[in-house]
Amino acid sequence: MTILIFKLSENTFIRDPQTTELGRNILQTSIKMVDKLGFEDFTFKKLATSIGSTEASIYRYFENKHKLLIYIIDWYWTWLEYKIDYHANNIKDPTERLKVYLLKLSEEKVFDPNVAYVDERALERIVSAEFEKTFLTKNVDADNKEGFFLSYKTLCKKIASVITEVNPKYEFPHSLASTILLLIKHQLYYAQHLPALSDIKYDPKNHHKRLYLFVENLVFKTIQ
Amino acid sequence: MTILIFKLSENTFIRDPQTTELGRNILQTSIKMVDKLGFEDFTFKKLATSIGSTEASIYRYFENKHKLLIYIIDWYWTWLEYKIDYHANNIKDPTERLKVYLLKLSEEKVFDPNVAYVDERALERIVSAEFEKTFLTKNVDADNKEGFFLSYKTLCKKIASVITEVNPKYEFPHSLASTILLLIKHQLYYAQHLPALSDIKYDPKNHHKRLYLFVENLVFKTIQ
DNA sequence: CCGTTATTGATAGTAATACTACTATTTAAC
DNA sequence: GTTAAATAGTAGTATTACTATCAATAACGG
Repeated sequence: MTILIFKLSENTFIRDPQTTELGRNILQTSIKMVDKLGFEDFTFKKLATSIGSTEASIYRYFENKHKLLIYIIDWYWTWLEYKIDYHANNIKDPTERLKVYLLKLSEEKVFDPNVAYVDERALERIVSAEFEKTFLTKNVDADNKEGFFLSYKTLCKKIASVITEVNPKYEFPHSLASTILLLIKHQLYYAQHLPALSDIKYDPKNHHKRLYLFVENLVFKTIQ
Repeated sequence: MTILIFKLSENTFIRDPQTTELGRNILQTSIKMVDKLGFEDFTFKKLATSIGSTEASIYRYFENKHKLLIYIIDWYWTWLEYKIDYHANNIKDPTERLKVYLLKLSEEKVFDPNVAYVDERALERIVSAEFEKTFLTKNVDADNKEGFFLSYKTLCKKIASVITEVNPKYEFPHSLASTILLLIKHQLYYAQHLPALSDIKYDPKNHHKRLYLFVENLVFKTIQ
């Protein structure tokens, strides 16, 4: 069995939570709690109580809850890129590779036993509902300089470069890549909560497939 | 001179701020402040101090700052739909109408003297940076039932229905419409703060035009 | 096995936030 | 002109988001 440990941006944490018992506990429990309560109602106090520790101890790992959110979402994008690379590994044809990318991006995530302390399905819901809060702040520019969004930007660039391979003349590969990354999260959220904004009906058995159809059609027609 | 007063969702406010001096002052100043401080750092206390009133007085108009944000963003979408209708008024050909819609959505907003107490350019920045925070909460379902997102959904449906007119066989008109509405806000935000995610370079004189090219191409190729 | 250091836990305290309840003042209605 | 309703202003509370201090324990090297 492989154990996955990702090297994430150094500046989001004070002490690397992947390396200690308490750290992994913080990660595991905060994912559960943010998923359940939403980021606004999630507090370090509640987290501390839930894992039988104290606020002060958690502050030794993360400066504040915003950086904890950035950390776990950074983890998600890093993990997703790893997954995508893994599956598109031997595919030479750029059109086929792009299709695999889109499939992996839009498919349902399942529990990965390689990282026992992370519930990928909860994490996926967190990314859907909270990702944009990480950069829609007055601190974007500083946070960006610190490298907090690097994994997301790397993923975006990877998709953009395959788009360019498929059609070198297409003018907006990065814009299209960032659009589909967000679109995927949003359409799933809409399906469940704001169905008027989507043609993808909430139906855990089929909506990932339908989402894929929407995205595949949109991307390939656009870059043609 | 026409004076525009929009009828917005009744449940977002306690007392209609459009009808009183203090109310309009709250609107005008909160738009300025949210734009400047960001929604997180904006408080009723600061707002009250700035307009020489008290927290309690503001609480008589809005239950909390979240509902104030919903209100001003609701105002924006209502205003935008009015603008779009105004300009697409006599256009019968659906392709041409859709083009006018996209143009109006992506163009630069300017100060509208019809509503002297609203700074549309600040409001536009607020929508770019804060809109998603209105529905990415654990209260979505309740807020949606209360009709808080009606103006946005109406606009989305209007765009979706022209898309269907252009190509009745296209399967995802609502998903496409909601995608482009968000995309427009995001690409402008990226251009300024996260340029790696976009091919639209920050340049107030030209980026709206380039944004329009990206969207027009994406929409018409997709629905073809 | 002892002493040093790192890690965690417990307790307390502060400033700011998000309200709520109550009192004072103005306005408007009959 | 008195009474009732609307509005403004004052004061207070619970919670949040930290910070600081010190004690207890585990880990580790000589």
